[in-house]
Amino acid sequence: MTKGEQTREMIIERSAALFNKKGMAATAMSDVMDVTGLSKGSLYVHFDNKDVLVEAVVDYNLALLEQRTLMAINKFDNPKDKLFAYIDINRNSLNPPVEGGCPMLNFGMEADDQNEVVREKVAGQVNKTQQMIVDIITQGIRQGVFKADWDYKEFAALMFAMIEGGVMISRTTRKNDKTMIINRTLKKMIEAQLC
Amino acid sequence: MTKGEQTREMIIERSAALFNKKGMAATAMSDVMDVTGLSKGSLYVHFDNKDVLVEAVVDYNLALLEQRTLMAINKFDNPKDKLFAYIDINRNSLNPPVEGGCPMLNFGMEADDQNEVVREKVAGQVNKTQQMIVDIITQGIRQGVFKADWDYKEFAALMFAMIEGGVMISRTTRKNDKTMIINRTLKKMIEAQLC
DNA sequence: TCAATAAATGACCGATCGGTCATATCTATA
DNA sequence: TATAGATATGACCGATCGGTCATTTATTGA
Repeated sequence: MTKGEQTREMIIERSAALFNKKGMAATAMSDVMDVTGLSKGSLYVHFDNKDVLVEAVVDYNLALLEQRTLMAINKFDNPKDKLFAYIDINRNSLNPPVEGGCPMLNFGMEADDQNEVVREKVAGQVNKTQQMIVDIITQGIRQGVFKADWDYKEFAALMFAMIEGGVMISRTTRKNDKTMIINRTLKKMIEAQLC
Repeated sequence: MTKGEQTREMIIERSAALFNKKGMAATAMSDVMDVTGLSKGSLYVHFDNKDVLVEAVVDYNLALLEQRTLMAINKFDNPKDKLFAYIDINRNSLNPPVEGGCPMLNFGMEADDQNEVVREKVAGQVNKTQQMIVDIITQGIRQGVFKADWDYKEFAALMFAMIEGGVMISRTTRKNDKTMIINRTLKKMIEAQLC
């Protein structure tokens, strides 16, 4: 990896949480200068303009969330434990898997009427995450862990919506009680499908 | 209502959708000038600064959503029909009850790390909306429409999270299929609690 | 080792940001 | 209807925005 590639990665990594917290429009290149310690000219050596940086940062945040999610899930072999692990990742809104909270929620809500490129990136991750749930369940059915007649496509959408909705509630109210209710209910729904 | 009060209301009404779509930070006072046809100086006759305008606009959007929600719900007497009406309001993400999409989601996600005043406004509405669901169900139990042992507090949190999560999915993916799944499931869960 | 190339700097650019204010115009009431 | 106070105007302000570029410094590969 050349010096330039290293610097480019460093810029993305150091500004990732910044954009996820403050938002894409509200974060200035001067903020990125502060957090990287680089001059303005140097930033523009590695990124043609702010939009390119923003898109790289969105990609990074989404990939980081996915990576940490998979890391937690793949500690387990049993499909039921995998689903429980996914639920538990989003247990504490004060300590989210990615600094600043769920990037799908943060970037998605800012981009939906404003930035088509970012909106599509988020949409891709939203679909991918639900597909991950589907894959876990289908594997569970194949292994005889879950009931064969489980409407897993329906449940994947439900589970994803409930968790994201729970994040929204806990982030705005700064309370975790509703998230705990949601998580408990989700686990009950999963246990009801065990063979 | 004096001329000044009329103008103040007009500014809020005309810029409400603007802020809900573009975001609070990304919307400039010049945008508000365009949409109202007023000069910059006139805007500052009615609002001390941008923050005051933003807070008024957030209040307006939240109140508008609540008003339209209650309007739809109060067309029905039966508690079950009221719950179904609330679900149906959020059926189509392309035609949301408030222009620009759910203001709790939009303003909440922008404010959670940035604007404590707005965050608390949204938090209040999040709690109020869940309480509205609780009230409908408790009334239904009193009337003998719903089973008395229904864990309505749990369900209110669940229902709210699922709907907001569904809005997030449909807004980012620009598809309504998951919302339809969520709504169908919610209605089934409600029907399962009918006496 | 050294020359060609890549990376970093910081002064500088025009545009736009939120906000001010002297002035002009309109409204409401005595 | 006269006039005091409310409302509206638009030029103007300093700060900050995203972005550029000539120059300097560091890296890299022959």
